[in-house]
Amino acid sequence: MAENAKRVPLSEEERLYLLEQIKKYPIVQNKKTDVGTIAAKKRAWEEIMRIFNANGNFLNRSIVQLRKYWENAKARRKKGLGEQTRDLIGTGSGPYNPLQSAYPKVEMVATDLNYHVGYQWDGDPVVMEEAAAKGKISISEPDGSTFTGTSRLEYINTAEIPTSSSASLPLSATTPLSHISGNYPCNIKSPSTPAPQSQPSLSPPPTSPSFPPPPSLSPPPTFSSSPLSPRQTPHDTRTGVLPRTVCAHEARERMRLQEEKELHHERLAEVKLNRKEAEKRQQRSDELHRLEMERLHVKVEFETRQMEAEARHQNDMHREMLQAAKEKYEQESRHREEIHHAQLRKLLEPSVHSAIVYWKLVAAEKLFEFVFDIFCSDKLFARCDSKSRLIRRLSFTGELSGEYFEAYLIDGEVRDVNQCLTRSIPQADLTSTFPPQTKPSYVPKKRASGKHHARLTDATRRKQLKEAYKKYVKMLLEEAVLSLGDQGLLQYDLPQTTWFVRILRNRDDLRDTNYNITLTGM
DNA sequence: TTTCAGGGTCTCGATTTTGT
DNA sequence: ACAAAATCGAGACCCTGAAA
Repeated sequence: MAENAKRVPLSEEERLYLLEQIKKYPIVQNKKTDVGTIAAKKRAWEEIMRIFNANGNFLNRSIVQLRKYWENAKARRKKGLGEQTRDLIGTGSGPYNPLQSAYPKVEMVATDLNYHVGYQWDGDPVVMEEAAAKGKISISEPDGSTFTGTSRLEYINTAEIPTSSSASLPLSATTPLSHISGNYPCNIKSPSTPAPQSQPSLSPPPTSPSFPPPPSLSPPPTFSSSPLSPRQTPHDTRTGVLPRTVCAHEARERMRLQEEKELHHERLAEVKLNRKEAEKRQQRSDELHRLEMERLHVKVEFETRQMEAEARHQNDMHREMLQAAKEKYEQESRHREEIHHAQLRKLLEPSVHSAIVYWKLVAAEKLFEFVFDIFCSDKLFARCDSKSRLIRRLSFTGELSGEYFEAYLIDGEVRDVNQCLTRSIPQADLTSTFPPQTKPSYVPKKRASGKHHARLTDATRRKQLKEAYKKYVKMLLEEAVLSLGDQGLLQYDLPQTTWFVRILRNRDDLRDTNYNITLTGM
């Protein structure tokens, strides 16, 4: 309870005016506590406060004050109704006097929020398969005909496809005989009259070896069965012309055979020659193949050596790159470390005022008379000490430029740095040390109605102690800030205080701007 | 005595954690 | 992934001390 809070009761006019405004916003009567309702009620109360304070005849009131008045009014109304009920139930009392309430009736009906959530049906889903099927059907031609297999086949079958094949045609009778072999008597066979291949078989067998019958289809002119030519005379036949002709024919036949024999020998010799040449060509080809294989082998060996050399070169390059990267990384690491050390030195340099973070800690150390061990990456690099009563161990959660710290409580006295580094921080005995001044516990009292408050559990008591200690610490911080004054806050780059009717308005800002307190051990 | 305001418990909804 | 349990936050309601 704030002792310095000025209690100015609401006048009757203020009460009526406030109740009128509350009546205009039935949402404040809604008992629902969901997010939307809470926000709506908050907005309604803000509007009520704005309207109330806009009246120049009234003293400005906060939302908390207005809401508290409303709660108290409701409690009084409820209490009065209870007394009225007891009067009605009780016997021996006087006439019933209805309770004259100073409060207007308000609508207790909660706003019907059964509004329809916008739902718009966007129709049946489109069946793509059907659409695709229709698309297939639409491919049919407008006249109804389709490209069915039957139509296509009909078209193919009815087409006049010319063919060049002559297989169905009968064999031509004009095929000439390529060769006819055989020994015929010199007076019978005529080389100038070729005969079909089938003709010899059709001819009758010869009656005499020396005089075979001539072919029936093409009889030689000399043995024609026809009557004698007009130039032949029976005299010639009788005087031995025929034997001479036969002999001459035999002589010519022998010459022909001789010529054929010579030709055969020539061809045989030519074949032998060709064979030798082929053998030579084969030898040359084999030689060329061997040379080609040797060339390829040399080429493969060369390329293999080249690839190995290339691989060795690449390995060397890779090794050099790795070495260079390693050296660069080490150099950059050294550079970063130097920058870090320089930054730390700069932070620790008292003359540098740009290091707001560090100086805020210095200011906090002076403000709160605590010891601040400032850690970065688990390394202690700064300590703000002023013979303190407590140690507050701060560690950056982000970069040095960050302004967020976590504070861990260490009990009692200053401990050495090594102990802090091990993070084996003993837990604070909060129950015995804090809060030393505040009223920690809640003592149940016997109520007039005979009921008792629920007995506090251990968890509830721990929660009470925790909250009490947090308040105690915040009170210390606030007292320190207030004792410093605005000039001191300005000197240490801390936010200025703003006041309104003896109330420090930005006390929360002052607490939260620089320090986020985390308590351990509870 | 009345009224304001601090502080307690309880309830409810939302969110997070935990177990299956 | 889901459900149950735990936790958190805000408000409602109530009690009580202190000041006017």
